[in-house]
Amino acid sequence: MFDFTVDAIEGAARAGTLTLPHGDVATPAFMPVGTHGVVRGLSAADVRRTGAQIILGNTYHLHLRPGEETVRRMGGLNRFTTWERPMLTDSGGFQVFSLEGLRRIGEQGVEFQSHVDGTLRTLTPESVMEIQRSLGADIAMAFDHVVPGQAPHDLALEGMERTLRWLDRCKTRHGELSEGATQALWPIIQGGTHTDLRRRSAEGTIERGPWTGIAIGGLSVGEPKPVMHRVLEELMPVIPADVPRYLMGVGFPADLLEGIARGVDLFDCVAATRNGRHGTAWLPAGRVNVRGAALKGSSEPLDPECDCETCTTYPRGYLRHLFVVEDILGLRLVSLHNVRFLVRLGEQARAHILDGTFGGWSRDWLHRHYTRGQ
RNA sequence: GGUGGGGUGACCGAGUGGCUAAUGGUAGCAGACUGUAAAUCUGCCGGGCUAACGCCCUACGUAGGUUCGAAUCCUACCCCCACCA
Repeated sequence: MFDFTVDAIEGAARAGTLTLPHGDVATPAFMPVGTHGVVRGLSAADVRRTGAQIILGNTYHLHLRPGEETVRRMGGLNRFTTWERPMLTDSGGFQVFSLEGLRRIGEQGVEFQSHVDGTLRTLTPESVMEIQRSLGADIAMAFDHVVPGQAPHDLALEGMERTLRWLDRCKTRHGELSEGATQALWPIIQGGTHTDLRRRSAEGTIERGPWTGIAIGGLSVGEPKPVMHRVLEELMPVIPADVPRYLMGVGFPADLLEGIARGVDLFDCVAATRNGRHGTAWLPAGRVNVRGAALKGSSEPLDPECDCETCTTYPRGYLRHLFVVEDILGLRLVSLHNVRFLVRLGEQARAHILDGTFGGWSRDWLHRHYTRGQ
């Protein structure tokens, strides 16, 4: 039911096949984020057409609305969303970080003041497993304690050790719930930007295994890019090669290639859809502000190299017009393009790894992207 | 013809002697966004010079006037609106 095979390796980069209850995922792969059970602005059919193989949902958000029981009664997250392919639910650990000010962390768990209606909600490693069991995604994530990228050693240590203690509790509860059920639990490595903490987190995580996948969390949360790269480089040799590695919350197009080059297999990020809604489109040569005056009256496609509905159908001048008049179609079309852009980047990287041409290709790609042909 | 109200920066609209190059809003322009409290947020927005502090010019219907000082007060004129003839 859960399997990962490495199909090809080039340097640290890998191409693999992840088998999950709802289907296979060819890696490297970008996973669009559908926090509330929807990849914002896109229909399930839209997402399917981007080539996405697996999408996310979020424990915290779906717990608040509509509630995991409602989802369970409707047949689980796949039925609920009509997305009958692999899914992964994030644990709400990131909300411990992003909802700072609305939550209080204790050893037992985290008290959240709901951002929706202000009611007090408590998430514990156990309840997070129960919620995710009800949601029923292929992969459930462990409940972790994320600290900011600039977190000093003592704070990062606290978050890292707590994440390991919580992992034990997640594993226990997940084991109790999983009789006859098909859902994997994936752990998350923390430790901030500190080499020793990251190593201890990775080792502690691995010895609690075996796992069918291991995530790296707490990156792209304010630390400089070279630091993220360094952490990845330090971490990869420690993580078993036969397990898919998931870099959580990353990223922008260049981050995908930088991550793939260092051995990452899976990514997720909200930027594709958020930037899409905010009018920033990713292009091979940098990016473009779709609202910008430069696009006015342009008959060119958004990205001539892209095969998505947006780029093969609509001229730039029309896309800009949609943003100017604030029609929701503009949000959808640019989100669609950005998601396709990242999914395709994963596909291209995979093809080049299989060919043994990833190194040169990604170097050229990054050069072009950073120097902006626009 | 009479009476009353009104003419402010691209637009709407505050201001009714100095703190006013002039509140707000809209439009316009630029930027940010990384396991989604985000169809959001931030900055600029009369012209010129400056890296910046800042300096100069032009501006509140038009033309005069009062005053140390006017978008704000006075006079005339032009235009718009309402009502009455």
